[in-house]
Amino acid sequence: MATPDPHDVAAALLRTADQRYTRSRQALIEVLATADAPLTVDEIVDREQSLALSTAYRNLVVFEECGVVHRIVTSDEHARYELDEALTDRHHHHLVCSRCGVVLDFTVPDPLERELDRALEQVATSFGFDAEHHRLDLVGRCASCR
Amino acid sequence: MATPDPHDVAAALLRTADQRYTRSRQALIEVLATADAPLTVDEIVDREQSLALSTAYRNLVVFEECGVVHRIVTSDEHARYELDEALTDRHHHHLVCSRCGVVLDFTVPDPLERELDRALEQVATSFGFDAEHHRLDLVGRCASCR
DNA sequence: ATTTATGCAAATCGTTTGCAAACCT
DNA sequence: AGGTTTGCAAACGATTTGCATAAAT
Repeated sequence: MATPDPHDVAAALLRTADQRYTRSRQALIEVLATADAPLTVDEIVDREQSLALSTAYRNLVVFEECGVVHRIVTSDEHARYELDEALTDRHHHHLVCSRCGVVLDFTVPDPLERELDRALEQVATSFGFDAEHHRLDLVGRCASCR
Repeated sequence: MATPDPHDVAAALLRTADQRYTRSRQALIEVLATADAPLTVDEIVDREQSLALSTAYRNLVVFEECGVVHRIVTSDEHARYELDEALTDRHHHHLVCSRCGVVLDFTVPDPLERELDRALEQVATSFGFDAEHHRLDLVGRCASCR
C-alpha cells in the first residue's frame, strides 16, 4: 500500500461534503503537504502568496470540517495546521517549544501506542465520552531555544 | 505526606519570585482550588465577583510564570486555567469536548504513565529538547454533547 | 445561469496595557 | 514613604464576516 496522494484524498473528502477542490484549496494542500511541520496561517500565505489571508482561514475551516486538516493550538498565539493522517499515513505526536512555539513531529513505539489506545478507550467509556482522537504532546525548550 | 495547602504552596512559589500573595491572588487560588475542572477566566470572575477581569488575567500570567498554574488551550476560543501539580498532588490528563470545549480530568494506570515517561525522555534526547512536561488529551464528545 | 468561492476592508472578541488610585510592607 | 497591585477604559491582534466580484459546474 503506497502513500496516498494528498490531493486525491483531499478532493475525495471534500466531494463527500459537496465542496469543490478549487485552485486555492489545491494550493493550500500543496503547501501543507510539502511542509515538514505544522504551519501557522501566516507561514502558509508566506509560502503561497497567491492566497489571501481570509481565503486561507476560510478554507482551513472547511478542511477541518471535512477531516482534511487538524488545527493545533499550543500556548502560542497562532494556531497551526497540518494534514490529517488520512492524507499522510503517519500517526504522530508533537514536540512543542514553550519559548518559540515551534511544533515538531515524533512517534512512539507501536506497542506503547496500542497500550495507550486501550487505556484511553476505557477512560472514554467510563466518562460516557465519544472519543474522536487523542493528542500526546511533549512540551519543553527546542534545541534552538534551550 | 498529606496533600499540601494550595495557598501555602502558592505563597511560597510567589515569594521565591519576589511576588506578593495579595487578597486578589488568594481569591484566585481559592476559586481554582475549589473547582473540579480547569476554568476559563470568565468562569473565574463569575465565581469571585470581586475580581476585575484585568486583575485575573494579570495574576494568571504571574502565576504561570511562577509555576502556580497551567494555562490550557484546546480548540476553544477561551483559555482555561488549573493549579499546578505542586498544589494538588495529582498528575492527570484531560478529556476535551470538541463541541462545547469543557475539560475534564482523568488519570491512567501508573505503569503506563511510567512507560510513557521513559519513551518521551528518549524522544526529547533525540531531538535535543529540554523536556518540561507532557500532555495527553482525549478529544471527543462529552456525555452532554454526544 | 446559478451556485459557490474569493478578496478586500471592516467588525469581532479574547486578551493586554496605560495610567491614576488603592494597597502592601 | 516607596514600590506593587488594582480597576477602568482604551488598545491590540488573531480570526471572522459582509459584500461585491470572479470562478466553477
